[in-house]
Amino acid sequence: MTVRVRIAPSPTGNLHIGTARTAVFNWLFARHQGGTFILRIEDTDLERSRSEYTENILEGLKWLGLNWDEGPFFQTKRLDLYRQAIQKLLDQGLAYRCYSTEEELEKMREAQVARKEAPRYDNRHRNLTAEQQAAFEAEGRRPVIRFKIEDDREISWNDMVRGRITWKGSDLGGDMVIARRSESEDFGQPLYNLAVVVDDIDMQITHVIRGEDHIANTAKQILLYQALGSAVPEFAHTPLILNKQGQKLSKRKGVTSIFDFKKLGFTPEALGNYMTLLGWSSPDSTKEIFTLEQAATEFTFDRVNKAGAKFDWDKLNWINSQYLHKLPVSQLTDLLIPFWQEAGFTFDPESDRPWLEQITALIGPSLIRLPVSDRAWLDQMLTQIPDITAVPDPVEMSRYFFVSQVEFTEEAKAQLQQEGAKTALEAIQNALDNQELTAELAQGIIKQVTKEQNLKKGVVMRSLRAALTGDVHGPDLTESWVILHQKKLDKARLQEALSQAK
RNA sequence: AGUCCCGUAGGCGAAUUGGUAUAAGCCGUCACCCCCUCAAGGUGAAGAUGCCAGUUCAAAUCUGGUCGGGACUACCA
Repeated sequence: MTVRVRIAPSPTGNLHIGTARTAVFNWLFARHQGGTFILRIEDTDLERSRSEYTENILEGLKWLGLNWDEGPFFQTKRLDLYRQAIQKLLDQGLAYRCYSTEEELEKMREAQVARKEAPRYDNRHRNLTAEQQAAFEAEGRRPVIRFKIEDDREISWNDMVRGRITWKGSDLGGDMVIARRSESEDFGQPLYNLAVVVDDIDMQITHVIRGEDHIANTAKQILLYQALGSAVPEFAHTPLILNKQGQKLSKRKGVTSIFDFKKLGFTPEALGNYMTLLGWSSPDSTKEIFTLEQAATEFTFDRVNKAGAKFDWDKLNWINSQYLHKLPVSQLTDLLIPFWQEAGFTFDPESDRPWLEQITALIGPSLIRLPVSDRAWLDQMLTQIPDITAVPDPVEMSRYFFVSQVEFTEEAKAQLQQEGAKTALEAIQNALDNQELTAELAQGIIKQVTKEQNLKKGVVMRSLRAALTGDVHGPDLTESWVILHQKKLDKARLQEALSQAK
């Protein structure tokens, strides 16, 4: 039997990191098994579903490289299917009409909680007579459809990550609503548990892989599979991604939307890698950097951890840096060019290409994340979620190559006032001719100036750095100088610095 | 309140399924090296089986209890 799995997000928000991780596990399992990965949009909640969220989810999955084989299917286009299933359950006496109002149910729950009981529906309308029903209808009440759950039923399945899980019918909260109320029709929109089961049956899903938060739903759904006369699929309940406090990652707090990770400068490869690592380990557990394709070759559920995993920004940063460091210079340059353009730097992507690649080669090995376009947004994120941490921004790191004139930081100004700074810069200026500058030549000049002027090498280097870059920190100085020299920027900067130096 | 799930260093996680004297590896932290600087990189250090019983020649691994954490208990998904 071919493996068929699905990811079934609901378009009530942007693609969430938790949903994405579930998608990753489904995708990995499908690819490992040579199976089919299906995308289904669960949009039966008309009030909260929005088409822009659907768009966001689709784009997010694509960005992560989680290509699907079938779909997207939309539940709102499959309403007939659910209607038939609900009617069938009604006809078989496995479901019934419940006329309780929301206020009545609310009151009932309050009373239960006050009595320190677990809140549950008390099945009060399970055995309504025709007269009682007629009376409620006459009042103008419209029913929901409830599926009967016998208290003494025992539900049990062999979970692919957790082993045997057993549930009692009495702990499922009473007979469950499977269809909403409708003013105009016999019954309204189907509810999650019903629609999921009908779809999973119809789409011949063999393995249901989803978050641990669905365990209780699984018990209810198994009952529905049986009521509808279908085989029950395999289930795998994956551990949740937790926040720093150890709670389920909320959709409302913090960075959880996939495109926020993109905006923060993470690559899809790094994010996919990290999400895989959150709960799964390779048979060679020392291997932590891998593509989704590589992970798929060895992905099995017996290597999925049971305990929830806290999201660790530091580790994600590190993984992202590994990807950026390994990226060939030419590819990294491709990634950086749009950001340089966006920053307003003037250059010709074509003719300046070799020059740009030198800059990339210089800063590439120390990058953690790609640049962030929206600085204000970043600053806001950094204050909201301190764990994200500020990392060196590639655009800022390379700014001094692109601007015609650098602005001196306070530290750089101070350096130019240092004893020997002026002497060093003058000597360097005199040593510069119009020839091409190589790293060797640059080092030679520095060495020569150090010796002839009887200065410390540190003074010469620091002063030169301040003069050329306007800062006292930054990438390798001789390389920077060489690159600046190619654009003839070094002489003017030395001149400008000398006017400020003591 | 009930039910279910989970518990290996600060975080992620491995341990050939009960068996090797020091319980892997990675992130983070700290130190050192490199170095004009900041990163990156290299080397090294500190740090853990929640607790209590039991079974056994032997327990991170099995059992019971206990403590702690989480999820769920919708006319949301």
